[in-house]
Amino acid sequence: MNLKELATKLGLSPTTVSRALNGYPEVNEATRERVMAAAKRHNYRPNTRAIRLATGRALAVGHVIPLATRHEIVNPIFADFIAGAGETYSRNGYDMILSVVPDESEEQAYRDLKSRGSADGVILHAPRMNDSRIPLLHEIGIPFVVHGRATGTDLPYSWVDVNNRRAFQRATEFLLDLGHLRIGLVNGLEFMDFAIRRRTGYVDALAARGLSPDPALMASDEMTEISGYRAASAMLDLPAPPTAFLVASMISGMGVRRAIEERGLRMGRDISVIIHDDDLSYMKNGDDVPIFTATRSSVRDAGRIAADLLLGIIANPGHGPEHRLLEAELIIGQSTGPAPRPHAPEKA
Amino acid sequence: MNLKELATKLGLSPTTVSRALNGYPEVNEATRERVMAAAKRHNYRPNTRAIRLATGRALAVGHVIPLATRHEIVNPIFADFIAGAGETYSRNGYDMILSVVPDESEEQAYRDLKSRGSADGVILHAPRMNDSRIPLLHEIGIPFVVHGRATGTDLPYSWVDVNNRRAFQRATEFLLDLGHLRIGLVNGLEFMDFAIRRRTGYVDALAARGLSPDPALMASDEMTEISGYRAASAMLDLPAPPTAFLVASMISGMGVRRAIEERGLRMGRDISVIIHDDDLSYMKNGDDVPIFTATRSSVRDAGRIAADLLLGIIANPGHGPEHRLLEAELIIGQSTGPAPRPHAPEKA
DNA sequence: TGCATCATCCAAAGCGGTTTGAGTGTGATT
DNA sequence: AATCACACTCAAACCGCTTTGGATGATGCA
Repeated sequence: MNLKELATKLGLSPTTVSRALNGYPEVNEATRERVMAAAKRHNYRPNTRAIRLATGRALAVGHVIPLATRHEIVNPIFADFIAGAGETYSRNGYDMILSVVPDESEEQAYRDLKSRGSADGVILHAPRMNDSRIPLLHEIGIPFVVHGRATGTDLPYSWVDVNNRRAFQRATEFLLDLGHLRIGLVNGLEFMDFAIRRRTGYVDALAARGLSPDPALMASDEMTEISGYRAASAMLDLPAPPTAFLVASMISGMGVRRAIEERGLRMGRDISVIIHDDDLSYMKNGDDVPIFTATRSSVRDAGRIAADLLLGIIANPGHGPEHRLLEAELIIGQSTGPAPRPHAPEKA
Repeated sequence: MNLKELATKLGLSPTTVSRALNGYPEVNEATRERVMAAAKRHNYRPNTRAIRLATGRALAVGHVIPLATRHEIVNPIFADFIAGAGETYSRNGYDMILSVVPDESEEQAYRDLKSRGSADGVILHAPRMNDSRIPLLHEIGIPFVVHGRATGTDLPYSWVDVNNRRAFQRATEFLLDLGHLRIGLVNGLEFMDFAIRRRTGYVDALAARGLSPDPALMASDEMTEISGYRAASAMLDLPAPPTAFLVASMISGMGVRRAIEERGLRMGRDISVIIHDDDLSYMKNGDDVPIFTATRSSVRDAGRIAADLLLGIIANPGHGPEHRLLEAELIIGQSTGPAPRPHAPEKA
């Protein structure tokens, strides 16, 4: 059932039927209702392909996922972000198209999205420092929103980000207030923008108390269980081990916990741990009482917001870049406690 | 730059240019090369929207993701599956479109995909017993491939699945061979087809040794860290606790390990654990030596295969349903060992 | 030489919608 | 009664490509 058939059945022209269905004013209300009813009765759905061609809009948003040798993007955080963004898209009649491409053809993927007209805009994931994709998207001339920020770029762009610096600064202060002086940082890869900001927050908080960061207490790697385990193990085996850890994700946090418990120590009593919690749907940080003390910010919400921004920009290309800085909450769980009393040299 | 402009520039008709670019035989080789060169020079990309309308094909595959109150699908397994399928799609010039919809409009989402013509086929995720979506997709008349199977449906359909029964049967036998007699099953939700098959494998292996399953040693829940922890904790606190666990996923496995270590026991020595490992890119089960003994099957490969099957069916609608049953490998890690000797009653 | 064959190329008709530019009939205005 | 604005409706062009059904000239063969 297409428009023409429906029009014939109604004894109207396609023009009128199209206008009636799309809410244009120059159609008699009685006619409109008749058309609407017939459309529903015959279960008419306009063909998306035709609409796209006729209107010159793709009605779709692209997400490009490079498949690197190091699979950083296809990760749990990504899945939840997508879920959030997807909600917004389908509510607004947009499709979400995912392009999974080999690392080296990422640039071409963006160009194709534009020149072949299959997306009206894109979301840029996992920005790095001086990310070359931002100038690229500017050059291509396609609306985009960045999930995160890219230090080093002077071009304007829209973004949604968590205040990573502040979150890690607060977490560090919290640990310092508990008396912890040696705090291990188990960070993400530090060519990623968010990881740099987190480290900055950590370093700043230390500096504010007159402490200088110990390179031996700062690790940076992918956020996997294994790498969390390794980083924490190495630090715990130092002559002067940390009494607390600041960890970039829930998953690395599990590795850190394993390293702690493997040494017969107890998390929350002997060693404190704060993680960053993206509030993933299938990786809840406890139900009632959080297991980990955490800086929490829902990445799914970030997805929703990023999608909203992007659709806004697509509908209204004139608008200048927009930003949303989300604050993470610091939630207190069972993994933190006062620093253990230092072994005072026993005096006779 | 569109086809007409390019044709004008070449002094040819759009027909000929189109044919030259698409490799049709009725075009002079010299002309074809001239056209190809010009297309490259002017960086011409045919407009996808027009191709789709003209050919009546969507050149896209849909994945519908219901956003339930219980977010089962937006999970790490899904992300890796998508990555695998996405590779295949982009290699073949297809788009992947993700529809994230509220639980209750899942059916409508499939209908729309078909009637609005935005996908040539779909992949069905996370099938349950007697899954109603299979008859639905048959009725709609859209090609589809199921990731998994749906016990209880007598309609024919194409699928890709891991031999879950055999995998868990072998894992159980392996534990039995090590002398374990009480084996806890920490399963996924048992309205999911894969979970039922896994339990069957477990029960069958026990039965083959004349053992009958103890309901207190069988848990079924979402595959999260917490639920793994809870299930294992409960079982370990039984008067007759298990000496081994069979666990549905890496993530639940971490919870199980936590429960074990929290009780001062050591995984691999005091308690054996076998997990099912989907070989997720960011959740590696150890690099050199696997942490967990596991039944392993790459869900990313499954995604590739499912996509291949689907594109085949789309290109060749006549073909009957196709199946791929993947065998999981049993890999030996550090989490299993012989059952501890039972405390023999001490005789004087 | 005459005619069928073949290799090339093109005009035009779709695909299924949207949108422009007119054309009606009606009631109000003067 | 003539004029005009207004409310509706429609025919046709258009979006950018594919594909059908010729057309043209060169070639092959008798």
